[in-house]
Amino acid sequence: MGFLGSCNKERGQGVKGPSKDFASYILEPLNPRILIIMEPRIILHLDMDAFFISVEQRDNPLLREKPAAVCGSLSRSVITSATYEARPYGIRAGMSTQEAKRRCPHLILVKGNHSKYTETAARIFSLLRKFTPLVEVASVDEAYLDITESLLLFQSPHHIAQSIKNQIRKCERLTCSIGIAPNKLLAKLGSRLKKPDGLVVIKKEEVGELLKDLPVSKLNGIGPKLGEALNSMGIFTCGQLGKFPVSILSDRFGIIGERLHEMGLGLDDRPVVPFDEGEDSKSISHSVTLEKDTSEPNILKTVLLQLSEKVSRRMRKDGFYGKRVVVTVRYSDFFTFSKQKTLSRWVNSGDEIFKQAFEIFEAVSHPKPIRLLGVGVSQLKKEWYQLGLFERRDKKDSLLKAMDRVNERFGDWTLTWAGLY
DNA sequence: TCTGGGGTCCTAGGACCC
DNA sequence: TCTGGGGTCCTAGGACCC
Repeated sequence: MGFLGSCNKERGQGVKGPSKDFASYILEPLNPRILIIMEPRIILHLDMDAFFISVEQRDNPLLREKPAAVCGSLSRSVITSATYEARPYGIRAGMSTQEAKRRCPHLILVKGNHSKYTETAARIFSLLRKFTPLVEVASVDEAYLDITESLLLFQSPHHIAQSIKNQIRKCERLTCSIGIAPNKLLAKLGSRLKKPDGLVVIKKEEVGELLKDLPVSKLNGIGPKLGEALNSMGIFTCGQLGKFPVSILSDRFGIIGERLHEMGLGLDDRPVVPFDEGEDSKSISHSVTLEKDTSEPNILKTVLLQLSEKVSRRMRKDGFYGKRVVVTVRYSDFFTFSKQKTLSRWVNSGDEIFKQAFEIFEAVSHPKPIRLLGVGVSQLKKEWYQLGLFERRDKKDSLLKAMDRVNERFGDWTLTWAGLY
């Protein structure tokens, strides 16, 4: 979840979850920020070190102490995680596997096994809940913990962090880096400062000195474009950003101008939102880069069908219906666009999603061979949501669930909709 | 030799309704 | 005959994150 992206929504809703005690209900309508100001928090950010490849190294001794990396597929793919031994060669996440091989010919590539990483992550996250119920899962390999209240039970923030590290090392044979600070922005920054196996505590009184010469691009939420824009205004460090007039930042960046200013000062009032209080997904999508660029209609149609099936299966598994179908197309020259369509009814079956996706796809004439196709559904509602008064879905739903069971057991595409093969 | 896949949020313009 | 402004939904595209 991006910092800039999420701040508005969360601030707009005031203090969520963890801080919703009696007092907050009374104070919230007056000013949602009052509580935040009253509350010196201690936030811990945990980031697994080179997570995917570390899991692979743990399970395969042949990979240990060697330059190795996890990638999506062995051809046309990118590195998703590289060992610290591979990094001196300049190998980083996001780099194409071919470029990585060029830089380090003896690099060992491992095809990623996502379910293994999710299962490992789930065990780690449940371990974290022993320290506080306020655990926010930020991605598959990182989490925020609000340990403010936990200090009544544990000696110090440092002590909590060390216990977490010890337990993860003992139970999972993996290392992580931890940052502890008064807010999420700084905790996240801290966890990055001494990777791997780091532990950094940032005290309130140290923030100014730390940020003074820190490049703005080091902050979570300032990517290449924003960084460049800030640099062009003569703002290179967080210290400069914090001192820069807010009015100019707001004129230039609109709604995020004020947030940028706060980030420069190391301020951040986003709450830690525990998993079970988090919001539902807003979209579900799948995309695939084809083995070879192609304009062959039958291949493209089949891929769209498979992607639609995959999306619909996830939707049913998570209990969603959706109203908007999105198709993404990337041509051989990397030009990428998406087209969407909002439906008048809720859907979650592969054939319905495919029908819409194919219509969207066919409405455009494609001038170049296609490299990537994606299908997504957004405007999601949970299954129990009103589906329309007179819709009779029972029969179709049970058929779909039966198909899902078969596919789960025997592998993808054992059962799918007829008509294309 | 190129450049994955899954998400979130924001903006801007147009349609439509009141 | 000439005319405003607010609200909401839809679509496309961009930035950012891991």
